[in-house]
Amino acid sequence: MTNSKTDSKAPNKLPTKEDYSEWYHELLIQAEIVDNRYPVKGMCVWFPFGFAVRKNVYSIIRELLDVDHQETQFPLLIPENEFMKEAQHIKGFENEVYWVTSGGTAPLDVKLALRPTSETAIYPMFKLWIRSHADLPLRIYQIVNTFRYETKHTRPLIRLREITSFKEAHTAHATWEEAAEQVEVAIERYSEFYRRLAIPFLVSRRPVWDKFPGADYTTAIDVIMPDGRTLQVGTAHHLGSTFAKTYEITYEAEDGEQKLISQTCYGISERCIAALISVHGDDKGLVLPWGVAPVQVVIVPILLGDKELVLEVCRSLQQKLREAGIRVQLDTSDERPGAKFYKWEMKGVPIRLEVGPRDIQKGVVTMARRDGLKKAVPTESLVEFLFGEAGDIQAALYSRAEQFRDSRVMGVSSIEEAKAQTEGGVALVPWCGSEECGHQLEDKVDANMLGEPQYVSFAEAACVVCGKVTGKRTYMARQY
RNA sequence: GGGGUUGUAGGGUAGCCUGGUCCAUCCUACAGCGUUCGGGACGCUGUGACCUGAGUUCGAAUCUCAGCAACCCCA
Repeated sequence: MTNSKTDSKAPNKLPTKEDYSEWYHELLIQAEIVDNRYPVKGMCVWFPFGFAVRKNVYSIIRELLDVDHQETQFPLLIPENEFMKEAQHIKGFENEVYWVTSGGTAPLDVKLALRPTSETAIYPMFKLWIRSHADLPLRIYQIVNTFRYETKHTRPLIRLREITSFKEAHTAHATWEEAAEQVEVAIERYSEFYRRLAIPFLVSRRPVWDKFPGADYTTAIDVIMPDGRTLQVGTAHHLGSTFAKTYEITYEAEDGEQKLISQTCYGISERCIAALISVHGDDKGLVLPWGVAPVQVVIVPILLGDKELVLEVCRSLQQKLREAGIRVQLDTSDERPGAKFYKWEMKGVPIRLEVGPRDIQKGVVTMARRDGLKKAVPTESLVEFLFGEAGDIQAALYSRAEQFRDSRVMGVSSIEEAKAQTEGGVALVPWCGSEECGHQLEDKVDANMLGEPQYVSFAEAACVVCGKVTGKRTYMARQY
């Protein structure tokens, strides 16, 4: 049992998660998340199963935002003149923009950009929509595809030329302070979102040289991947009045004066799915939280003895669970039970039920959790039992992931230590906050600065570059 | 941004160095039939591939160049 690929007993064996990169690519295919074989660089196809995961994950975002945001949709194409208005913003994106330059055989008078993000599509409309203080605050979001001509190496779900699932929210406020509060709200919603996915994360304020082009500041959420590198999976930007000035978005205040609005925007992309898969998955395949699993329970009939009876019991069980609102699948395919076990483990199904003659005789079903626990459960109380297990599974997933994250973040007090720590994790580094020291840090440690941790405070320590005493820290890591 | 490796059935591979023996090997997958079924079943029969383009040559999966694509490493 050395080489997985040629072992006929294990046709679908994954590489070990230790070899994270290989494991990840192979898992995407075998668990049918996305198919990277589409013949355009950086563009993937969602398998129906992967799309079902995506749908469940994004319904959580919708649920969290719909409280006080309105979902909307703006066009994919942005005219060059609007796109080019905001100089800082353009500078951040100009090398990554796809342009539509002709319609049929005729060249276009005004080139059209494929949105790399939608500020320049949305804000000209905000100018029309916002007239008075009564129109504020305005909070909208859309879930759309965006295009970036990435020159770096593309990776499925992580670095794409077509981001298929960009959830971007845009808000407008009367004052800078209100917008700042909105950034906090955004981070809180995103935090809740990742808690629901049982994914622990880090929140930090990005250094000024790494903020969103055109923003006053950027707060970001990062997840530590299995190899210790971090993945940015959410950002919230305070845009101040930069775009308001450029697009002349003003409102009439109560005193009759025309004032510039303050804005925020915040986004999450399918990178959240990459994090979900990478954080929880194991050597057997996907491990999905109950809430987002397309199949929450799979029933595997053990066809021995009176086969019709077994199937009959399975069908009525399926019906019962379905009525209880559980996403259940009865696997009647012509494979042996063992093969089905492996298959559904690969797909991350949280709970498997085995029903055979022995179980039927005893009035039980055999329950096996994706995380290993296996026991017989009386059929009578099955539904309540399953909901109880669902909660346990969620808690177990989170605590395991939390342990991993905590084991990969460590405080350091020198550049050498930071360098060693960022080989396989995140370093928490004393940093005076100056830009000069920051750049030196990144150079010398050979890793990126994520920024200042939020919502925590630290003891005084010496900046590892200049030695100045400071209460500030920055996370450093190698980033995806 | 720089460097490297690689493209042969749905997936993984042999063949490539040294051109002809290749209407291309093996495993897996898939389809049909039968026997099976408490942790990856078996038999029989069948399906399916040399990335694209140009070049060298009597002859290209094999050599050369370009394109497209994928992966890895470094900044």
